Amino acid sequence: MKLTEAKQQFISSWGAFGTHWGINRSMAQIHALLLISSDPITQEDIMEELDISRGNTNMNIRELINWRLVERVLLPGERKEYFTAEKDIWKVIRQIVKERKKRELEPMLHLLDKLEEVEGDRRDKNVKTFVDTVSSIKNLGRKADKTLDAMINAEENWFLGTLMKMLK
Amino acid sequence: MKLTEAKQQFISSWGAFGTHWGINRSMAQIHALLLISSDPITQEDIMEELDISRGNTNMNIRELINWRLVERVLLPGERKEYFTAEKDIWKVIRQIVKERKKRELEPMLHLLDKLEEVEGDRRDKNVKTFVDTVSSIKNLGRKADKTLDAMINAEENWFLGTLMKMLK
DNA sequence: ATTAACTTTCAAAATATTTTGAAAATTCGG
DNA sequence: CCGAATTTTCAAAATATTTTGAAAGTTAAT
Repeated sequence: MKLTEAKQQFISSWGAFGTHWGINRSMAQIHALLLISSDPITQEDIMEELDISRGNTNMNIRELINWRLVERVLLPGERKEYFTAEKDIWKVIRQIVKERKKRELEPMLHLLDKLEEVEGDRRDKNVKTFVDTVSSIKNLGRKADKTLDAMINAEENWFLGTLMKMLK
Repeated sequence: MKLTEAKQQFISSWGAFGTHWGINRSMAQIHALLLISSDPITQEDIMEELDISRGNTNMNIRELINWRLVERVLLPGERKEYFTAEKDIWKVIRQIVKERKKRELEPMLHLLDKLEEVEGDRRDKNVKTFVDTVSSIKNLGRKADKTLDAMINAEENWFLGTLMKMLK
């Protein structure tokens, strides 16, 4: 397979992959393109390569910057902005985990705390099932939260190495 | 907070949560409702409680059954089908992980295997960046795959217990 | 075999999300 | 400050996804 075709396949399936995880296609594709670009590229380059509009490109680049997966780069003597993506995949994953944890897991845990305190007699089967379900989700969520914290602060080799040994 | 309100909040935020992870709202809400229902309920019950149509309810119940998160239950002497959800959250998570791994991670790893074999001189910066990126994603993906395999086969206490100890 | 209860299907409608592109805003060299 | 280059905004359009509901299909009791 030629590089051009391989790149296209990578971008296209990274895009499809993203859509299964609540990330829009353009954003995932822009990220994919930046991941496999050896040097910083401009918004124009992205628009052309992916055949998407200026507005779309701009909006999703900014979103990727919000997620701290992409950085603006100013090249000396150039007026245009260039963009580059973090290439260390472990860092990329940690960053995504960190953001999603903050945006989704933590608010969910707070909500579950509140819901657990529902009024009513726990001998009532309906109350009991509700509280039991909420509690068990919360407990698992708490453990996941701690594990993810450890992961966010860990080096890949330490974290995955220890994990792999433990699982042997 | 009253049980009724608490249930509604749970269902609604479980639905919103799902949409961030590529799961449609009705499916997530039906799952939430079943999780907090002490006894099996019918399609009619679900339609009424969530105020969604017959077709939508039916389609999403079947999808939940495909994911093995929900089971049909036949009550003796009853014509109607009843539905119930697995309540053990660790089992639920394992099942979701198992399915998504099969549907998404494994195909991605196969694709990356192919893409890694791209033609071209690795001294070419573009080829090098591409192959390096693809390889590092693949390697991390492989480790994740193994970890998830272990998780799928593990008991909650063993898996999370060991993990928590390791992370101390 | 009939029929009423129940389940499934799926084309069309509704809704939600993404994308476009032209206009406005900003930036920077001269 | 001017004006060209560049970036950002956002309402409207396009697209994608979800939902509806009526009709078709299935089931099981009699």
